[in-house]
Amino acid sequence: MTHTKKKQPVAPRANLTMADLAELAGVSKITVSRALSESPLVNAETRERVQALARKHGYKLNVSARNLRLRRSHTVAVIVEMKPSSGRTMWDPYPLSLLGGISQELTSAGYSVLLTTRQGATDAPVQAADGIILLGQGAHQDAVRFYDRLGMPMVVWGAAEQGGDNHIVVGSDNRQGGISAAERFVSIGRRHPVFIGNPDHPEMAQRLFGFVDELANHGIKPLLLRRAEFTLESGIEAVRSLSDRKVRFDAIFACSDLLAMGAIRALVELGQSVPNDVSVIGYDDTPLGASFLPPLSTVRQNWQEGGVLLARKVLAQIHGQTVQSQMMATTLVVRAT
Amino acid sequence: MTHTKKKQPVAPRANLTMADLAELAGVSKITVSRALSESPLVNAETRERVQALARKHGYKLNVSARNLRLRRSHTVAVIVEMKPSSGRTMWDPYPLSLLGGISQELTSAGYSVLLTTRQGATDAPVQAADGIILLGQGAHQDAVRFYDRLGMPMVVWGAAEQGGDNHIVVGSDNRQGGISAAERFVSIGRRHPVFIGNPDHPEMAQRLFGFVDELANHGIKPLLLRRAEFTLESGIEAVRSLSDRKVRFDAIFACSDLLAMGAIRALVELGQSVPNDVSVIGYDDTPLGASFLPPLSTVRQNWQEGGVLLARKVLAQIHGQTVQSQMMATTLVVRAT
DNA sequence: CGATATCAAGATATCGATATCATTGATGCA
DNA sequence: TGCATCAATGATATCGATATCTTGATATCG
Repeated sequence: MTHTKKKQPVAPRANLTMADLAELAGVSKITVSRALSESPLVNAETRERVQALARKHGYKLNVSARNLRLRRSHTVAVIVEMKPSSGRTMWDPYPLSLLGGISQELTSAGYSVLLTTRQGATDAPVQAADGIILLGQGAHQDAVRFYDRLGMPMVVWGAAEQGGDNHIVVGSDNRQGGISAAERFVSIGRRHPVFIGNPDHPEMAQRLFGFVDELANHGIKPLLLRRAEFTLESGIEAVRSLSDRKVRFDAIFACSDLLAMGAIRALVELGQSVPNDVSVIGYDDTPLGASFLPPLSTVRQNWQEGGVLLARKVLAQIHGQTVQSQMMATTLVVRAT
Repeated sequence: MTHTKKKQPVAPRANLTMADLAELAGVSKITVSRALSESPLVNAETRERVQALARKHGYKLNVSARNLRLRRSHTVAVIVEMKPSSGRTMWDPYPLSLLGGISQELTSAGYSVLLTTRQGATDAPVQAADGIILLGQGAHQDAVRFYDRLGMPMVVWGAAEQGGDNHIVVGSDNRQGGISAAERFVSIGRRHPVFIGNPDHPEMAQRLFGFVDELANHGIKPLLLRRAEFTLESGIEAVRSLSDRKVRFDAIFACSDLLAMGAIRALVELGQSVPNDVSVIGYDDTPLGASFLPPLSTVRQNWQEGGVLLARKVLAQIHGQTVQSQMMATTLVVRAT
């Protein structure tokens, strides 16, 4: 006595193949393939018949087989690489906002998004992709180099660094953001501005440079206040430390909206008026900042658009075109602070 | 004169195969395959030699070929399906928080995450996966049915509905969340509570039911205030409408922290004291609520853990085990409101 | 009418890996 | 010595799709 049919532990659904379909339709595999891919090489009547059969039996294309034959996977790996120092959850909302645009653009181009963090032991999944989008939060040059040597099309989000052999960089124009903030402060007559942020982070460093340079044009030298965290608490604490040190200041440029809101809260506690005594500009234009009281002035980055741009650039690279790094404009949104 | 080598537009890197490696090592393909997969069937010395060669030449496994042969992709499709009504960006942070746990768990199990929205014309990419995780925001029963008939292992995030043939449901215990809020209000002597949220959304409906039922045990009937949006503005507006209608109330259970914060802001504007006149409980325990003034009481859902659970359940299904739907406990976090 | 396009479909090879069965030489044991 | 056992490796078939080259039938043209 023999087992005629083994128990199938994994996927009991018996998928039928093109060969099966071919037999059912009384044609060859290749004709089925052509019919399903709308090739003009098959008779219209045949095509209809095959397609109807495929629908009827719930035929599913075996993507692996097709990928193998075509030598491409129609997949782009999106690697979310955060600064390894912060052992916290890898999922600050920031890089995720880009994901919207990325996913939208890739999907509509017929590509899939393979989401990865670096922690994965193997790079096998990444190598299966046709290209790479690397999202990181500063200080990840080692990651860039690591993936760069895979020799795959790659686009990195961030501050414009050199841009290696295979990869290019897309990011928002942080320097311009810093300049805008400086211009605003100058135009409303502030003379003692403070910068709150973390210059070790390349993107923030750009903001700082823009800020400092523009202010220098007007003979102003801002105070740099380092903060590693971009939370509300960190902002509160930052302003308190300024107050403790009896520092005189009349403007704050913070590297995130949360930081800015924290700062404002601390200022109010200290009896300072915003924006009369101290003017505050945040960064990111989060929805929260807009409905904060008072509504927060901020530098806007368009994440959605950034994601779309990232996607377009990888796709272009995959299609063999030469593409260039690009910085996206930032906008100063002046509200009440 | 003939072209001996065509220009390769896409990927100029000539990947070498196991066959190449075999030739280099003077063994057969199979031996290479075995050596690279640490099979005990090859001599240790041979294994080392092959592996060294692979490293030296930067050999990359062709994942498509392996997937084809092994008839599995080691990939789980994560489908982010939002309520189609809201034409807004599909990327509220909510489902994305789950992504952290999902990605972490799947990656460490050697699986990849294929990220998708439904908008993609084809389901081909999804069908290439070994399983599906469906993240949605209420009112997506049609989506569930759609993917259910693919006959693949599937886990859905949300309120426990029937749970179809192939899929099970994981979510947080919204009903319990509602009960906790009710208990709290009762225990501090509130008699006129209001519920703000959207009962069309299954998860919110559960919260409402729990809330209503528990209050009923104490002879209290809450007021239901429908709000479709979960923003700060919506919360503000909700309280104003209550005030306009001269409704008497002493407690608010809001379906999101933002809603709650908006409500508090409106209450303060109206000269009401929180929590003396009106007690407020939010939902989600966002970091923002914790640092709000006054710090917000809220019902906490553990997203990270939810993601992990989702991932574990699909994997179990993929491995042929029978798994069951599960609701995760919620915690009432009592702060100042 | 014969030669040549044109159209529809099929035969075969191939993508790169792994499962299965077969082979080889060395060793153990009676 | 003879035969079973075992360790290491190889030959071959196979996963399911598509590219390339053919084939056969029909249409077109000078």
